[in-house]
Amino acid sequence: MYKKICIYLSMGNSNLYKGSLTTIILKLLEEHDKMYGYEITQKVKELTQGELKITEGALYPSLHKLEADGLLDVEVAKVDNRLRKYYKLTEQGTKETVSKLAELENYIKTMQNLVNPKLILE
Amino acid sequence: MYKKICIYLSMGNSNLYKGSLTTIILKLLEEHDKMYGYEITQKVKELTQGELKITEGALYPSLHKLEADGLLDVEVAKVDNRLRKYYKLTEQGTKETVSKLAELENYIKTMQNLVNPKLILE
DNA sequence: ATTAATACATAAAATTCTTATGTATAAGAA
DNA sequence: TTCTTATACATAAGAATTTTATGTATTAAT
Repeated sequence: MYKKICIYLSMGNSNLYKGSLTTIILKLLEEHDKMYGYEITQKVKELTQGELKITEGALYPSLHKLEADGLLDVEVAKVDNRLRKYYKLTEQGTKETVSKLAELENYIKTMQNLVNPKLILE
Repeated sequence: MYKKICIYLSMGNSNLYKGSLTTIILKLLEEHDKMYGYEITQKVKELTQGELKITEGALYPSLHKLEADGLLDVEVAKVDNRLRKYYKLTEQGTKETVSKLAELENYIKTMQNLVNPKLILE
C-alpha cells in the first residue's frame, strides 16, 4: 500500500504568480534544452530559494496543454526503472517563449509605472 | 430603450495581470484617498497609456469583495443626478496595501531572477 | 520496516477574469 | 431631435488557471 501526506505551499503565497506558470516553464526549457516535470519543480524551488513551489496539480496539466498546443515535444525515457517525460521546445515554442518574456517585461514595466510612478521617468 | 455594444480588451492582452487587480485598486486608493469605480478604470487607462483596461465585470465584484473584507469603506454620492460610490481605504486596508505592494516587489524580483538570472547579482 | 524522495497522473473545488447583458442619466453629434 | 458616446452602477454564465486532494509506483535513506 501507499500513503501520501502533502503540504501545499505553492506559488509563493501570493496570487500574483497566477498566469506566470507557462512563462516560467518555457523560459526554463529555453535555458536547459530538455527537462522533465519533476526536474522543473526542483529547479524552480532552487532558483527561487524556496519562494516558489510549483505544485504537480498545476504543472502536469500545464505541460500537457503546452504539448497539445504544439509548443513542446515530449520524449519518454526510463531511468532506474522509473518513468521520465522529457519536454523540449518546438520551433513554435521557441517563438512563443520570446513573446511570453516580452509580455513579462511589459507587465513589470506597467505595474511599476502604476504602483510607483515617481521612479519611472522615461 | 437602450443598447450596449462592448469591446472588451481588458488586462493587457496578457494573463500575467491575473491576480494584480486588488493590488492596483489598493495602491490607487492609497494615492488618491477617495475614488469611485468608473474613475478607477479611467485612471488606470490613463496611467498605463491604454495598455491596461479594467473591465467592469472584474472591477465591481472586486470592490465589493474588498469592502466585505473590511479593506474599503464606501460612501454613496449623487453627482449630476448620477450615482457614485466612493471607496476609501480602512485602517486594515492601508496595512494590506503595504503588504500587497511588498508582495508585488517580491514577485518582480523572483520572476526577474527566474527569467534572467544573469542580470541579478545582489 | 518505515519514511522520504523521485516520478507520473487526474479530478473536484476555488479563484479570478472575460464576455455578455441589464439599467439609467448626461452630453454631444447628426 | 434623435442617435450615439460617455458616465455610472450591477450581475451572471463561462473560461482559464490554480489549489487541494487523491492515486500509483519505484528507489533511497533511516
